[in-house]
Amino acid sequence: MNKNNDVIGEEPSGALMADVAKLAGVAISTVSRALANPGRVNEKTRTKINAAARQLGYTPNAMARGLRVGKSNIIMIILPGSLYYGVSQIIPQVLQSINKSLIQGGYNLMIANLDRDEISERHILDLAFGGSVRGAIILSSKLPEVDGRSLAGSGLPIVSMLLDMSDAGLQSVVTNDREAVRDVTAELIRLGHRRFFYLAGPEGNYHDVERYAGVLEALAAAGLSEALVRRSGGELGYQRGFDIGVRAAEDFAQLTEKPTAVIATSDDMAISFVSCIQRSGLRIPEDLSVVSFDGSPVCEFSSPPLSTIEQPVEEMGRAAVDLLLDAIDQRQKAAEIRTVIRSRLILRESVAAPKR
Amino acid sequence: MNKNNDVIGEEPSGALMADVAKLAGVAISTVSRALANPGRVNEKTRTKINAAARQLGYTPNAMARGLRVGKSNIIMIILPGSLYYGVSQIIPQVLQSINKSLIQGGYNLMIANLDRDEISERHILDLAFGGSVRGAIILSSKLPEVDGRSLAGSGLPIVSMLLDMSDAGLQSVVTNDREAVRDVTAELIRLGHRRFFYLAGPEGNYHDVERYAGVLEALAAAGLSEALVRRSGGELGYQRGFDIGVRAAEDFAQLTEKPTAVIATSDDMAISFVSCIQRSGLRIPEDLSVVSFDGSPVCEFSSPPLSTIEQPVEEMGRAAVDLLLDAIDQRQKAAEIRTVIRSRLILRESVAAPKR
DNA sequence: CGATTTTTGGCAAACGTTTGCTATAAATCG
DNA sequence: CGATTTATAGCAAACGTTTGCCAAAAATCG
Repeated sequence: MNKNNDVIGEEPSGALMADVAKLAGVAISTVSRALANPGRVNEKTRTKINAAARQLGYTPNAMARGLRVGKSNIIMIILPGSLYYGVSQIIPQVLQSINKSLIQGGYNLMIANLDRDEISERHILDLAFGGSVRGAIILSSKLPEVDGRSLAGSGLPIVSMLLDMSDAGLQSVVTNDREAVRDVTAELIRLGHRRFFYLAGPEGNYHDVERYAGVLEALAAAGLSEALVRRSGGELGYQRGFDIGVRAAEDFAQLTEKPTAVIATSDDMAISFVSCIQRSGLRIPEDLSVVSFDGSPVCEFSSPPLSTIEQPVEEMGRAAVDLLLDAIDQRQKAAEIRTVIRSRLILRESVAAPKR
Repeated sequence: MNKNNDVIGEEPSGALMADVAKLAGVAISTVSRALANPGRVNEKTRTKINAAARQLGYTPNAMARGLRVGKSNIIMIILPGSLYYGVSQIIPQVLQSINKSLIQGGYNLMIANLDRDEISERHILDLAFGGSVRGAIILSSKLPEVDGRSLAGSGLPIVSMLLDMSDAGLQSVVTNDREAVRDVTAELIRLGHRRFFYLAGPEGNYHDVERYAGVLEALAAAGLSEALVRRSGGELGYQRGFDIGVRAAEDFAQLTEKPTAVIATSDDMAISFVSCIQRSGLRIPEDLSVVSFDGSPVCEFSSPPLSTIEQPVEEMGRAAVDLLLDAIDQRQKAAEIRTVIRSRLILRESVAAPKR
C-alpha cells in the first residue's frame, strides 16, 4: 500500500488508510467509519484500529476526502488588496479571531487579496468555483466578477464584515458607527463644546457617511446648527490616514474661529493631526479635545492618551464565523441580515471640557 | 454529467470537464491536455475547447487535481499563537507580501496559528501530513511535534522567517540585527553619547541576544566600557512592549546618572517610554535621544518623529517565498542556509547630540 | 508510393477517501 | 427453538481530475 519502495529510510509520512486496515486486520471501509463515525463500529475493533492508526502515524488525506464528499473545509477571507499600514491592528486581530473560531469548527482559513485588477478577481473566482473553498468572509466592498462568473453567483455562503453589504444581499457584521459617533458628539456637547472639526475618510464611503450622520444627529438633538462643524479630509482614501491628519492640521491652522473638539474617523488621522497641532503650540486637551476611531492599542500610550472608539473585532470575527457556519450547515437561524455589534468608547485624557 | 437534475434554476456552478468535452466534441483527456498542456493538442481543437470551457464557465476542481497529482498548491504560514497588538505592522505586511509572491507562483496561502497547546500543534501536523499543504513558512520559534509526528519530519519544505532557525536545519530569512544596532550605537557614540539605556526584549530571545551584542560591539570598537549601558526590560515577553516601556520609564527615573541615549528593541517600548518620559518633563531629543526597532509607520508621525530600524519585510517575504518554491521545485539553488537582509536605519528627530 | 516517423486524440487506470448496499453474525422475540 | 430484527463489517462504486499507453491519422522520408 505504502509506496515507500524506493529508498529505505524514506519519509515516514504517507501511511494510507489501507495500511491501517491491513495492520488492524479489517477492511478499509471499517477504518473509515471507525475514524469518522465511531458509533457505527464495535468498540473492540475501533480501539484496534485507533492503535494501528496511531502506530503508523496515519493522517487522513484531506484532498481525497474533500473530493469524495464534495466539500472542502477551507474558508477564504477576502482582504482589500492594498492594506494600509497605520497603527490599527484590525486586520491581524480579525484574522486571529476568525481563524480561532474557524479551527474550532473544523475549518481552515485561506487568504485572498482582492486588488483592482482582473487577475486577483479571477484568482478568487477560481478558488470559489474550483471547489477549493466552502465559504467566504469578505472585508472588501467589491464582489469579484469576471467573464460570466461572479462570487455572488457561486452559491458559496458569504458573510461581509466591517462593511455593510446587506444591500447586495450579503449577511453583514458591522458596528453601530452612527450611534457611537452620535453618543460621543453628544458627550462633547455636554462638556460644553460648540465648534467641531470632523476629519473625514473617503468621501461617500459607507463608514464615513454613517459616522458623519452621527455627528449631525447629535447636533440636531441638542438643537445646534450643522454649521458648527467643519470638515477636513475626504479627498484622500483611508490609505493615507496619517496624511489626512497632517493636511487637516494645515486646514485647522487656516481657520479663524478655531473648533474646540476634533472627531477623527481613524486613529491614524488623529495621531498625525495631534502631532502637528502640538508642534504648533496648542495643547490637548486644554485647547482641543480629540476623539477618533479604531481603538488602536497605541492610543493608550500616546501623549496625551487618546480617546477612541473601539470596534470589538474579536466579537465581530466570532459573529461572522458563526453566521457563515450556520449558512454552510443550512441551520439558517440568522433572521437578520445585518448583525450590529456595539462599539465601545474609550474615554481618555484627550477629551475634556473646553477652556473658559 | 452535470448533476443539475433537481431544480431548473439551480446554481450555475458545477460544469465538469466532461461537460466541456461533450460540448467541444472531444474526449475528456483532450480537454485536460488542452487546458494544462496546450502544446500537446492541435490549435484548432484547443480553441474549440477553450470556447466551450468559457461558455460553460468551467473551473477545474482543485481537489480532484490535487488528489490525482498528489500535490496541493497551498502554502501554510505558521504564526505565533498570541500575536501582540502594538504599533508594528509586520504581520500584515508579511502576509501581504508573501501572499502576493505566492499567487504569482500559482500558490495559495493558508494561515495556521501555533499556540502553546497540543491542539494547535496537532492541527498543524494534520495539515502537513494530510497532504493539504505543500510547504510552510514559519514565524514561530517552535516546531510542532506531537506523538511521533513532527513538522520537521514531514518532508515538507519549510522556511523560517524573522527568526534564525538555521540551527534546526531550516532555511532562514533574517535581518542583520546585530550589525544594525552596532551601527546605530556607533552613530550615537559619534554624536557624543556616553551613557546608554537599553530596553530589552525577552531575556535570551534570539533577537535580543543579537541586538544587545551589537551594542557591546560598538562600545568595544570605540574603546568604551560595557558599564556605560544600563538594561531594562527582559522579564516580560515581547507580548507586552508598551508595558516594558512604561516600566523602563520608572527604572529610568530611579537612575542617578541619567543615560543620554535609549536603544529600544521595539517601537512599542519606545513609544510608551517616550510618552512617560515626556510627561515627567524631559524632552526628546534634547535630554534624551531615542532609537528603536521595527520601522512602524507611526514613528514618522510621533512627537517627536522616532528614529527606528526598519526591517524590509516585503523583501524578506519575497525571499522566503523564493526559497520555499526553490525547495519545492527541487531547484535547490540556495547554497546558504541563512539569508540575511539588511535592515535600514531611519534617522529622525528623536536622535541628536547630547546637551552640553 | 510504401515505409517510417510524428502528431493527435481516446481509453482506462489511477489518486485516497466515503458510503450505499449487501452479507454475515449476534441478539431478540414469539 | 425457529423466525425476525439488529449490529457489524466488507465490497465496490463513486468523486473529478491527470497521464501512460495505444491507435489512428497525418506528415515525412527514401
